[in-house]
Amino acid sequence: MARKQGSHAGITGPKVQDAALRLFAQHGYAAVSMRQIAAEVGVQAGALYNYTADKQSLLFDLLRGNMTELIDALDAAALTGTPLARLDAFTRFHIRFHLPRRDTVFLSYMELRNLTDENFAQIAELRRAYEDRLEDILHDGVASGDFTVPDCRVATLGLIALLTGITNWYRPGGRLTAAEIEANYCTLVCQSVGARLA
Amino acid sequence: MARKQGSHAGITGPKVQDAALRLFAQHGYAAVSMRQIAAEVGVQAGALYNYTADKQSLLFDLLRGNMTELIDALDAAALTGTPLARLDAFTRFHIRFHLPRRDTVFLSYMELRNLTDENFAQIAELRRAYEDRLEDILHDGVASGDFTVPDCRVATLGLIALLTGITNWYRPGGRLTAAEIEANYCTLVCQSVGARLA
DNA sequence: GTCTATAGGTAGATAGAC
DNA sequence: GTCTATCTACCTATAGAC
Repeated sequence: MARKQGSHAGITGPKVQDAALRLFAQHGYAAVSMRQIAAEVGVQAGALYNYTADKQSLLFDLLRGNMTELIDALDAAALTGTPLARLDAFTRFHIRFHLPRRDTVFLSYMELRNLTDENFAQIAELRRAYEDRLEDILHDGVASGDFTVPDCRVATLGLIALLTGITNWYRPGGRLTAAEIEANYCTLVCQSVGARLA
Repeated sequence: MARKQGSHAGITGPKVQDAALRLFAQHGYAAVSMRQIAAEVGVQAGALYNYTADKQSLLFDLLRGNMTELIDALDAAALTGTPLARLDAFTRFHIRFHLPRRDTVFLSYMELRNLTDENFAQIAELRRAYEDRLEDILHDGVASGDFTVPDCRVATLGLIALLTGITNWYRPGGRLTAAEIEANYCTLVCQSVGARLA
């Protein structure tokens, strides 16, 4: 079946998202022009507006997509067992989700400033929902006497910062494999909440 | 002694730095124009170039000043005692230094991308020097049997991310005082390296 | 759906008067 | 040291041809 001349729907769209993600992560949202994104995709700047209302939507859609994907994947993992087992599983989940998505993670933590107030509020709500999953694990561990944590909210924010920081220095092919890094961080995390290691 | 008309050397200079810091931290380096900085200072854009060679130097000087100040302050603190005592002191030092400088810290971690290659290399070297101070403490603790850490380098990067993350959510007048936060993080940090708490 | 062209505005940086 | 004025370049977004 013949396709309309010049029609690339379903191809150009994702390429625009990919190019925007890569360029925003590398240079920062404000430093990247629509012309640069268009050049990366291989079209002229005006053509981008067939796929996004404006530059802001491009950023917002990337961040929202990342957060909903993250939360859906965590809920699908359905962590069960003792608080320590769930904490260990959360740690491994977080690392496995984030390591292959370093560009997106970087964006999600660095470019919140460049969202409009309304868009920021939506992303913040999603982040809070994710954090709450971890905080629940910590609360349960404290209640059961498995964990020693002075303040679960502080520990939650601290642990997420600890884990997400990996994306700032991890490089594929570096000194440690992803599995080694994962094991290292599991030890750090479980020890940090005062859990006895198995 | 009469001052030259319109001369404000020693006043405008620091004001330019302050305004650049505040605006860069709030909106991001790339999103802030020299005209905005000038307006914040209360001069016209052209006058800024009496105090900085260009916009890049403005950013670089802020970051370099922060890093050298940080390292000098740490060395002046001259942490001594057992590895656990030194780790506790490092944690408190890091938090006390960073909490009142949230704008600068934010810049130092977010705007490295916007440095030229040469300027980036200089800042990276200073950061490495700071990290090494913590890594030495961890090495000593492992050697003495006080700490259980699988990989000191990983733990160093992790702990710095953990501690620096405070600046992302701390607000003066929030639920916890700075002293409470400090105590919370000391517990987390010391437990994370497998140290027995005093 | 993509192109060219362009509107309307702002950017960093400089020149020369005072 | 600061001002006004300006240069050159780039920006986002839109209009209309194909």
